[in-house]
Amino acid sequence: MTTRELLFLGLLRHQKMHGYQLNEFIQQDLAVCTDIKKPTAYYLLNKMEERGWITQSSEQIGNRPLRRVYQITPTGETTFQSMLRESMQHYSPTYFEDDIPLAFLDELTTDEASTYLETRKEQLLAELEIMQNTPVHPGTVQWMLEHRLRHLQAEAAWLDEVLSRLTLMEEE
Amino acid sequence: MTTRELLFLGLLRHQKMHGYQLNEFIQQDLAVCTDIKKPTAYYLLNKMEERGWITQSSEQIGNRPLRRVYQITPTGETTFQSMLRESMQHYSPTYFEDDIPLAFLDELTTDEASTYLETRKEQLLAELEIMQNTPVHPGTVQWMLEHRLRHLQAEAAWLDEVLSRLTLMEEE
DNA sequence: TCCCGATTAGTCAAGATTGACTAATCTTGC
DNA sequence: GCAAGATTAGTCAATCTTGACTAATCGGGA
Repeated sequence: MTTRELLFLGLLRHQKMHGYQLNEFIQQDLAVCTDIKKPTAYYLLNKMEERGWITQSSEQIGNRPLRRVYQITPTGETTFQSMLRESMQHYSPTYFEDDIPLAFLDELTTDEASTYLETRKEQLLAELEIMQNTPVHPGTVQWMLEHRLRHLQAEAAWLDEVLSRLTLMEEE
Repeated sequence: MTTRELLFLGLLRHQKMHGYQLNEFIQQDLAVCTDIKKPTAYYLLNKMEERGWITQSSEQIGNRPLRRVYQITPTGETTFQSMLRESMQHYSPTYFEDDIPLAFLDELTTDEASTYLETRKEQLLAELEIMQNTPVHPGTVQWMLEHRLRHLQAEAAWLDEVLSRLTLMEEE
C-alpha cells in the first residue's frame, strides 16, 4: 500500500506530529479506512526520512521519554502532490477475504452453512448499527464513513441473498 | 490472510497438484477473489508442509524440470474443516485503499478532483463491463463473481454521488 | 506517601510478500 | 534443422508487516 505513505504526508502537512500522536490519530479517527500498526508506522516514517520526505527531531517534555517529532519537507510536499493525483485517478481492485471461505460453501450442508452465515450477518449488522450512530465527523472523514457504509449495506444485501438461496436449496 | 492457507487446502482436497498448476489456477480462475503471487504460494506451501498439513513429492515428466507435487494429509483435512467453519462465521472488515486519497479530496480544486474521479469511474465501468460479460463459471466461483459485482456497483454509485456533490460545490 | 495499573513512546526479531532473476524445455516458422 | 521467443518451474534477496516486549512516567485510591 503506497497510500499509507500518502496518508502520513497528508497528516504532516498541517502540523508537525510525534510518532505517538500519529499512531493515536490513525487508530482512533481513521479506523474506518486503514489499520496501520505501530511498528509499521515507525518503519514507514524512517523510510520516508531516508528519502528526504520528512525530517525527525527530538523533543522532551518534562521528564517524559524523548520523542521524535516528524515534519514534512518541501520534497515531501511535492511527493504528496503527485502521489495524491496519481492515486486519485486510479481504481485499484479490492479483494474480500470473506470470498475464499465462500468458495467452499458447498462442502457444508446448507443447514450448517446457514447457521454460520447468520452469525456473520449479525456481526455485520452490529457494525452497520455502530456506523449509523457514529456522530458526523468533520471534513472528508465523513466521506469515507459514507463510502464504507455503502459497502457494508451491499455486503448485507449480498448475505441476505446467499441465505435465501441456501434456504431454497434446503427445501428441495 | 489466513484464508490463503484455507484456499490451498481446499484446492488440494480434490486432487494433488503441482506448484505451477496451483499458481495458474489462482491467477486465472480465482483472480476475482485474490492475487497470491508465485513466491508467496511456494512460501505458504512450504510452511504448510512443515506443519504437516500437506506433503511434497517430486515428479518428473519426460525431460521437463523436476516439479513438486503437493498432497493434503489427514491433518490438513482436519485443519481445512475447522478453518472453513471458523472463517465462514466471522465477518472481517475490508479496507479500501482508495479511501485514503479521498481523505485529501479538499486539497484539490473541485474541478481537478472531478477530472481525476471521472478517470477512475471509467476504469471502474470498464471492469464492470468485463464482469457482466464474463461467462457463467461453474459452482461457487459464480457466487464470488456476483459478490464482487455487487461491490463494484456500490462503488460506481458512490463515485457518482461524490461527483455530483463536487459539481454542486463548483456551482456555488 | 506509596503502590498499582494506565499511559506514553518506542524496539526487536520473526514472519509474510514480492519483483526480479535463473535455467531448462518446447514450439514454430523459415 | 535450427534460432528466437514462449512456457515451465522455481529461487533469492529485499522489503513490508506485526506480535510481543521494554522501560519510563503519571494518576489516584488506601
